[in-house]
Amino acid sequence: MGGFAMYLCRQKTLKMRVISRLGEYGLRALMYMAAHKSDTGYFNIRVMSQELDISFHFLTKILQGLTQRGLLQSYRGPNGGIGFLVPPDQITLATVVKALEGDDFFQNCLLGLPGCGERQPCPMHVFWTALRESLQTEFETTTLDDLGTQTLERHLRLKA
Amino acid sequence: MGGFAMYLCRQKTLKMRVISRLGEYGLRALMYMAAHKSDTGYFNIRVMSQELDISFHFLTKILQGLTQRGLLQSYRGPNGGIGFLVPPDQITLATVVKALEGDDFFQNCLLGLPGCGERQPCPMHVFWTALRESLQTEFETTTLDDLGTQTLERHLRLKA
DNA sequence: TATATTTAAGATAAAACACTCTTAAATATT
DNA sequence: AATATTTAAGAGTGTTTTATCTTAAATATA
Ligand code: FES
Ligand code: FES
Repeated sequence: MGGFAMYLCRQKTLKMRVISRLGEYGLRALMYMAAHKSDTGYFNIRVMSQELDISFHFLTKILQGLTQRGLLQSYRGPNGGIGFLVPPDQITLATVVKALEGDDFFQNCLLGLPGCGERQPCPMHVFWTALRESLQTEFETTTLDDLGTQTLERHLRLKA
Repeated sequence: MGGFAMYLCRQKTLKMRVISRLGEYGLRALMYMAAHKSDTGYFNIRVMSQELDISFHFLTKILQGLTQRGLLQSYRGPNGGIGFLVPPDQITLATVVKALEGDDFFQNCLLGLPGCGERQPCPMHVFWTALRESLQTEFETTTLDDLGTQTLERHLRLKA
């Protein structure tokens, strides 16, 4: 495991979990798939689970979910696997995250109060919604394909 | 329960949980205390738990933690309660959140990968750290006392 | 057809998180 | 001193999240 896949190994504990494991694993797997082109168009889930150090069955379930939502397609049997149904340059991070975490992902109050934006806003509302919209915009304008190249550009810019 | 306390009732489900229940309840309780001055300097936890619709024992435990960390002081017995040890205009949101969620609260990778900022950054790193720093800066420069007035100002600005 | 491979689906288990309960300690009031 | 009130502390319970296990279905190969 090297190069782009280096981004994709596991940790034990974490704080400020903006994205759940579902979202993390799903995103990492899709990033992996977008970065590693496949001859057949299909990726073996077990291999991926080993490369990414994610539980095979758990990853299977997550990808299964993305298949059911029409982002991926699967093929059973030898040399089967999972592949993009929608091409990765047309899948935004927002689409992935909403598919895995729920459509209301970008609508929550920082303090966990109900009806953010509908009822009277909490004291953090103005600040939080601005930040949240930045996050949402970035997620909506970044595709899976973008990630590798964007990162490369940023690295260059950082080192310059 | 009205006015400022209106911000402070409970919901059932939530997504994108930036702050855990611990942090949410702790922040809401401290916001309540900062907004409602007390004659004795102490607030009854049971009353607070009812006003905020938070489990009494759970809230007790959370405030207990903040007492142990030197932010609050408690007084047992009749007319006892919990009060600020550090005045609320000197307690930043960052202090509260770090006390409740851990000191590494503002240091986590968006994708949950280990060693954000130490190892080679993940594809979201540059974008995420910028956003995360905004959040951190806001939390570090906003005190509990600020919240009420800031909110008021913002409401006025919004309606103007 | 028989066998191996691979994902699908559902049940089960473990871990983390969010409470809840009980008892103890401190304080005030009587 | 006795009693009521209030927080402290720790054990216990329930729920959600995360992970695992088992069996089924689909496909390829021999
Ligand atoms: S109501 Fe809290 S962030 Fe919108
Ligand atoms: S390494 Fe992922 S956000 Fe820093």
